[in-house]
Amino acid sequence: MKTTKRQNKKSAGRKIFFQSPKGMRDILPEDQFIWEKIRDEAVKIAGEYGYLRIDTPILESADIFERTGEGTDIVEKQMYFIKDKKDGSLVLRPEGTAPIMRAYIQNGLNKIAQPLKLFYIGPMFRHESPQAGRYRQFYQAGFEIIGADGDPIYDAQIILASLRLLEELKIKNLVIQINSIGCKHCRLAYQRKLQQYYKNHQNKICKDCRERLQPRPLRLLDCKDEKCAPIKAKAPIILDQLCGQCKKHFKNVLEYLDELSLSYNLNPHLVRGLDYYNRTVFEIFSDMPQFSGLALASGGRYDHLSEMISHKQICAVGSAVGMDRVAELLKSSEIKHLPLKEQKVFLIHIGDEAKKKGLSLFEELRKAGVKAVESFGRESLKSQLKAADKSRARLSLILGQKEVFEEVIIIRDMKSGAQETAPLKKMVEEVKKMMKAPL
RNA sequence: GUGCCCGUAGCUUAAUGGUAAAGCUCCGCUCUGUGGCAGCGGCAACGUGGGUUCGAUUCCCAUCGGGCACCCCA
Repeated sequence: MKTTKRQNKKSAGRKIFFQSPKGMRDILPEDQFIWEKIRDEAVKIAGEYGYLRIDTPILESADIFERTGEGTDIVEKQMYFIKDKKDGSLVLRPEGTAPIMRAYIQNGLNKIAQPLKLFYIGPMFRHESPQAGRYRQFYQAGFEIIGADGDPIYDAQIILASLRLLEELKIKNLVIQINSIGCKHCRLAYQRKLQQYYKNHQNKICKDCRERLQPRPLRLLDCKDEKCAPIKAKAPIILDQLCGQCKKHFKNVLEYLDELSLSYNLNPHLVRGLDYYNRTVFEIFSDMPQFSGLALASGGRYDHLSEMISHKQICAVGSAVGMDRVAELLKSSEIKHLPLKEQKVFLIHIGDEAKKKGLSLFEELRKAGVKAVESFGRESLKSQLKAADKSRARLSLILGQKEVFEEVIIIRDMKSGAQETAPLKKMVEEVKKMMKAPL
């Protein structure tokens, strides 16, 4: 009885059989303008600052990430492995930097003018628990500067590019958080010092911190447990432990930021998820409430990543902007600013002859570079005008039996309702003229 | 991966142990050559599976999906 009912229901209704995979979503037509805007702006900024576009495959050898991200959650827990015929271990790329370094080395990009500034944009994949602003497939736009002997001026340029991109997208109240995590040597010395300090306070910190103390002491600086806060506040900070060269490097980075009049917060607790970073690390936040504590962009220097891929040491610095988060922030404000009318025409027909003629008029408009939309499937003038209104077209071109016969067309301004009749031969000319008038 | 909360038309939200109501959207009509307004009508939902029950959208379990916190991070 029960099953019969269920079966009926199922066959009667238009039931959905599938949904998008967890943490992956559709970007619908209505949101595309926001994504286009972000992409366009990223391309523009990249062009202005001299970054060259590079696209790398979405799949890479697992090895690349396993070597460069050893010990991090991103590669140890969150990679999507792909079954291919040989069962080689390919993965969906979880981040963009290592593949770019791979491409740089593989294609001998060190043989063209250095340093090389590269720009990329595309999806990344991480198998983690989704949350607002955190997806399993997410999009990054990134900038990298490779091959410049670690000059700190490039750290500043990288931060500049990411910041300007966010600014150009009108994201308010941007804050740069910056820190230096030193080089292998001073970081190690600092870690020891930190471990020593925490050991003396072991009974006052949370369980997680006690467990992390040995394997990843820098993580303790990230801890959000209230219990740890007072201990954390008095913990030694890495800036005091930097070696002479790292200190100088960081000082220079800050001086360059000052020169650019970029304000920043020194955040001694800032550490990064990927272990290939050294010296400068930074994150950019907006104080907009949607994603408190989620960075819109982040990056840093990675002078030793190349050694994990080849034998060469190549200095580099880079950053990535989280496009999904930016899109989310933009969405509410952008929608308000949508224009009431767009620069396009709506083609309206009355009767079969006009409908037929409309098809070629549409072509004529397209060839002339006039954006045209239509609703050929509707027949009544009324419903077509209604559709024109909804499409937010600025002009409607009305073609009836009479007009076809007389070889003219009615051009209607959808805002004022004013109409004029123009010879078909002059249609494009007239339309262009009317579009030029201020809205 | 762990814990907590949530899942009703395309969207936002109601009600109910006896299969569901409304607003917006969409489609149509009023209005067969003139849109935006109004009136009328229509399409359309209990995430999925199982259990308890005469009967489950409602209670229970599982699962999938979403949100939050942790973890981690763009």
